Parts: sequence; C-alpha cells; structure tokens
Amino acid sequence: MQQEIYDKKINELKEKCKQLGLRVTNQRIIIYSEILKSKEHPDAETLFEIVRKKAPEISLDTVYRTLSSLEDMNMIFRVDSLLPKARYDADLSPHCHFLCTKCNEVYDIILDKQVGLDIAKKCNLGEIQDLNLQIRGVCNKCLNNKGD
Amino acid sequence: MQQEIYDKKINELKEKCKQLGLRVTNQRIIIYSEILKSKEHPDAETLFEIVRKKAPEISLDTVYRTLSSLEDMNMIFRVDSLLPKARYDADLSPHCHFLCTKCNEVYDIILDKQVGLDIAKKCNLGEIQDLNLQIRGVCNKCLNNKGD
DNA sequence: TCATTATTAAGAATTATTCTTAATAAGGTA
DNA sequence: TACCTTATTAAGAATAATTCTTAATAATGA
Repeated sequence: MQQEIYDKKINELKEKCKQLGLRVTNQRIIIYSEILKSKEHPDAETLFEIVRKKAPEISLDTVYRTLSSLEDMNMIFRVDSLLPKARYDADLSPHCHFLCTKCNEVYDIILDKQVGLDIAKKCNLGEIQDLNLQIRGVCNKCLNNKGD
Repeated sequence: MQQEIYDKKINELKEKCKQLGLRVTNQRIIIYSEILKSKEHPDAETLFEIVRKKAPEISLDTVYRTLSSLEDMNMIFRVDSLLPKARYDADLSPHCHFLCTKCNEVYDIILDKQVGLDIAKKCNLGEIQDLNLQIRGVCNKCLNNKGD
C-alpha cells in the first residue's frame, strides 16, 4: 500500500474519531493500521498476534472492542466467512469474496458495482448498507494439490 | 410446501444417506423435515425447540451434528448471517439474502442465476460450489417503525 | 435373530467473544 | 502547564455457541 494512501486513511480514522467524540488512542491507530496493511482478512486472534509485537501490552479484548468500533465507524468490513472466526477487511469498495472450503482461504474478487445496486433496486429492499457476494468452492491451489 | 415435493426431498435424503453409508435415523429425518418446512432460516437452538416437541428425547448436540452432516451431504445451506448464530436453509437454489441489521431478520431474494455464474466464469475461480449474495441493510419494516 | 458399528443422549469441555472492574490516559479547560 | 472528566484500557472472569467424550442405543447387513 502506498504511503500516501495509508496516511490518508489514518487521517480519515482520526477525523472520524473526532467527529464522533471518540478518542484517538494508540491502540485504535495500531489495530486499524495493521488491518489496512494486511491482505489476509485477519481474524481477531491473528491481529492480536501481529499487533502485540508493536505494542506488547495490548489485550485481546481491546482488539475485539476496537474491531467492533471500527466496524461501527464504517472503517472496516466484517467478512462473512462461514468460518468460526470473524474476519475483517479495510477495503470497503464493493467487492466479492471467494471462500475456499478446503483451505479456508478468503480471496478478493473485483465486483462490478452495478451488479449489486441493480438487484437492490429491483427488489425494493429498504435501506442498503453494503453488498457482499460470496462464492464458496475449492480454489485453484487446492484443486492442484489433490495429491497431498 | 406441497406434500409431493416434501416427500421427494425426504426420499432424496434417504437415498443420499444410503449412497454415503450413513444411517437413516429418525433424528436425521425429523431435523431435515423441519428445516424443509421452515421459512425462517432457523438456527440450531430454534430448530432444537421445534424438533423436541415431536421427539422430546432429542439432544441439542444431535441437532448440531445433524446440521453439520446435512451440510456435508449438500442437503442444506448455511446462511452466512454475520450474526452470532449460524442459520440454515433447505432451499439450495441460488438465491440471495437480505440481512436486516436492526431486527436481524433474514429475507430471501430471488437471484438471477446468471449473475453469479457470470462472475464466477470471468474470475477463473476454481470449482464453484455455491453462490450467495448478501445484502446488509435496514428492512422496510424497521424503517417504518422509526417511532419505537 | 444376531453382530457390527454408526449414531445418539447427556453433560463436560472448548472456543470465540463479551463483560466487569479498577487503573490509565485523551482531550478539554483553567 | 496542570488538572479534570470520562472514554478507553488491561486483566481476567463470564458467557454463548459449538464440539467433544463416553457409554448406551439402534440401523443395517449377514
């Protein structure tokens, strides 16, 4: 991720905190920053392991609390992964996830924005907050590793 | 649900069990039958309450175990609900769920089959098992109940 | 009818997540 | 800058959903 974009995002977080009367704490910045940099759709536990290297005093509960507040602030998206742990993504552009049922990997797929909006319009659904097309299957990597 | 379709589905379950060397137990039949009849996308606990009226000796664990095996057999679909509890659907046709973030209701939406397949084809995704477009938002019912 | 073994009930155990409490620190104000 | 208010935190207990363990039961094949 480009430094420029990264800085812009971090500033956006700070601004949103101020607007909402939330405090700009180190924990919030560090946790958000790691989700931002990660391409792995990390879960809370994984994030905790990453984050504690930089801030060893941080607690797992803070990670959970922060994830929840970042989600409320609309700074991150909870990937509905069908796996036991919730996983998060800081990329809010409408996109689609491919979930491999063998290796549990979550792949991003670029989604034509219009696809979802068209459906929403057609169906008279109420107020749309976000769209998430999920495709479950077996990824190419696992298909090729049949001989394991 | 028409009796005819219902019977056909139950037979399909029995057949699949036999094919896979699984036993046709009352518990499996009763649990599947209730998901089949329900339009509520019930979770394990709810299903347990429904099912124990007909089979009081049934255990919650059996419900969980049976849901899991029905999912493996591809007889039911786990709705990825972003809610703390997993919810299930016996309707396997590609469709889409609208999740109300206020009342936690799950609405079915008819999905143009081609929409998902097109995306899958375009993206060279591996082996597709199922598609699920999720839309999160606030349903019309909740929008109208603003004055609560 | 009998033997084999998958499935079950019961409840203990586990895992992800949330809550409780006292301490800490962010941001406003004097 | 120092101080005050109160949101946030760390720590670990508590909770909720799900899974595991064990002995008993029952479905299927011989």
